[in-house]
Amino acid sequence: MANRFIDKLEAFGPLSAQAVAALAKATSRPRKMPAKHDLIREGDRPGPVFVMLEGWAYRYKVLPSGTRQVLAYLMPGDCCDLHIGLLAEMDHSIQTITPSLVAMVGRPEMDTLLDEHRGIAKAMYTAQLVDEGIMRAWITSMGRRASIERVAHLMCELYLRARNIGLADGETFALPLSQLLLADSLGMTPVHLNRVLKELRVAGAMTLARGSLIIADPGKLIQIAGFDANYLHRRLRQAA
Amino acid sequence: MANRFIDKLEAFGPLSAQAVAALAKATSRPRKMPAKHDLIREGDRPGPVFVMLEGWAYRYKVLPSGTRQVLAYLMPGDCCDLHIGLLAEMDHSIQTITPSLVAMVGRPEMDTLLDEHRGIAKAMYTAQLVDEGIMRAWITSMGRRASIERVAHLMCELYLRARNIGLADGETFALPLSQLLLADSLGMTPVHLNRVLKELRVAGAMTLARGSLIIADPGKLIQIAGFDANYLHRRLRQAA
DNA sequence: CGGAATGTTGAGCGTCCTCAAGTTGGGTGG
DNA sequence: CCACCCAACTTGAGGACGCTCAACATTCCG
Repeated sequence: MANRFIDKLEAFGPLSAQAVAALAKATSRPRKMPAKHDLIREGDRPGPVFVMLEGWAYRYKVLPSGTRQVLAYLMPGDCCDLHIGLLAEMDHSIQTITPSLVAMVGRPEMDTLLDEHRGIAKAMYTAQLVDEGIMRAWITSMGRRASIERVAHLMCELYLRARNIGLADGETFALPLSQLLLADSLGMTPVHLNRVLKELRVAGAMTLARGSLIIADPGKLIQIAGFDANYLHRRLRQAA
Repeated sequence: MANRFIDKLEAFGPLSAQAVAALAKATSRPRKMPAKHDLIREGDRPGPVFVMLEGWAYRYKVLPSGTRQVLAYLMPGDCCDLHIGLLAEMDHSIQTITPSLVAMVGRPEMDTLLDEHRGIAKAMYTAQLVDEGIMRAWITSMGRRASIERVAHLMCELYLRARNIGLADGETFALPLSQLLLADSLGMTPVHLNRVLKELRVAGAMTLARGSLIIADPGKLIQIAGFDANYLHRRLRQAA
C-alpha cells in the first residue's frame, strides 16, 4: 500500500490511516515514463501535480543561447509544486532522467487531500519548504563557492537525500547523473567538471563512475564542501 | 484600510470585503524597524510570518569564510514563507535594507486567514510560486549568464517588480541597494560589479547612482539581459 | 565637520572557458 | 556473440573573464 511518496511524507510527521489510504488512492495509477522524457515544458499550461514514485527527474530551463541550467533534482518520493495549477504557464521544464513511475494528481484531488487531512497538508508544506531551502543552498553555491566546493556540496546533498529515502546505506549509492547534467547543474562546463571530479578522486574524497558515487572519505568531502546539513531540515519542529 | 500587502494580494485575485478586513486586522500593528536590522537569523526558531508593509529587506546566508550570498529581495507588500513555522530552525537570515514597517502575523492567525478565506490562500500560494520562480531565475542567472547579463537581468526584474507595486512609473525608480549588496546577490566582487555598471552606463543602457536606477534604453537592457518576464507570472490563470 | 561607508580605478593573476582530439563504455542489430 | 555506433568521458593547450590587492575619491550621516 505504501509507496515512496507516502514514506517521504510520513518522515515529516505522522499520518492517519485514512490519510495514507487517501494518498495511496491518489497515486494508485502511475504511468511508466521512459528516460529523458519531458513531463512538462516551459510555457505549458500546468496540469496535474507530478509525483515521482520511482526514478529520477530534474527541473531545468533552456536559455535562448541553447545552454541549459538544471534547477533541481526530483528523487523517488519527490513531487512538484502543490499549487502549480494556480499559474498560467510553467516557467521551467521537468524531464525524467531514468525510466520512471510517475503518478499524476489532479488539482481538485490535490485540494481535497490538503483540505481533508491536516497531516498531509503539513507534510507537503514542509516538503516544499525543504525544497526551497535546497534552492537557496544552490544559489549560495553558485554565487559563493569555487567549483570544487560546489561539486562536493552537491554530492553531499544528493547523498544525504538518497540516504534519507533509503537509496543509500553505505558510502556507495547509485547516482544516475551524467557529467553533462551535473555540469549544467553547477554552472560549469563538462570539461571542467571532469577535471574537478578527477581532483576529488585523486584527493581520495570520492569517486563517481558508472552511475555510482563512492564516498571514499566523508569527512574530507564535507570539509571541502563546507557542508552543513541544516538546510535539509531533518530535525523538524516538535508538536504543532 | 488597505496596505501594500493587501494591494499585492488583490493583484493576484479578487478578495472579499471580509478577507480584506481580516488581512487589515492581521497587519494592523506593524513595527518600525531601522535599516540593517536582522528580523531573524539563520539557526533561529521561526516565529511569526514577516510582512513588509514599507521598506526593503533581503534574505541572505553567510558562509564560514565570511562571504555573504543574497538569496532574495523583499519589497513592500512581500512576505516570507507562510508555513515557515513548520521548520525547527531558519536556514537563512532576513535583514532590513531601509527603515521599514514590518507586520508580524502569528502562526495561528495565519492559519486562520488561510483556512477561512479561500481567496487569501490562493493569492498567497500564488505569491509563493512567483517567489520560487524568481529563485529559479536567479539560479539560472548565476549558472549560465555572464556578469553583465546577470546585472542587466536583475535590474529588469527589480524594475518590473517595483512597477507592479507602483514604486516606479517612468524609467526611473528608487533602488536602495548598495553595490556591495548587489555584488553579493550576483556572485560577483564589488569591484567587478562596479566595472560592469560602468559598462552598462557607457553603453547607454542604464545608470545606477545615488539610490536611483535610470533605465536609459529599456530595449537595450532587455536585450543584454536576455530577459523574459514570464517567470514573474503577471498573467495568471483565469477562473479557478 | 569629521569619520565611516560606499564607490572608483589600476595592475597583475588565477580559475574556468573554449576548442580540439581522442578514448571508453553501453546498447543494438546483424 | 561480435561488430559497430553513439553517447559519455578524458586530456591537452591557450585564452578570457572575473578575482585580488591596493590606493584613492566621494557621499552620507551623525
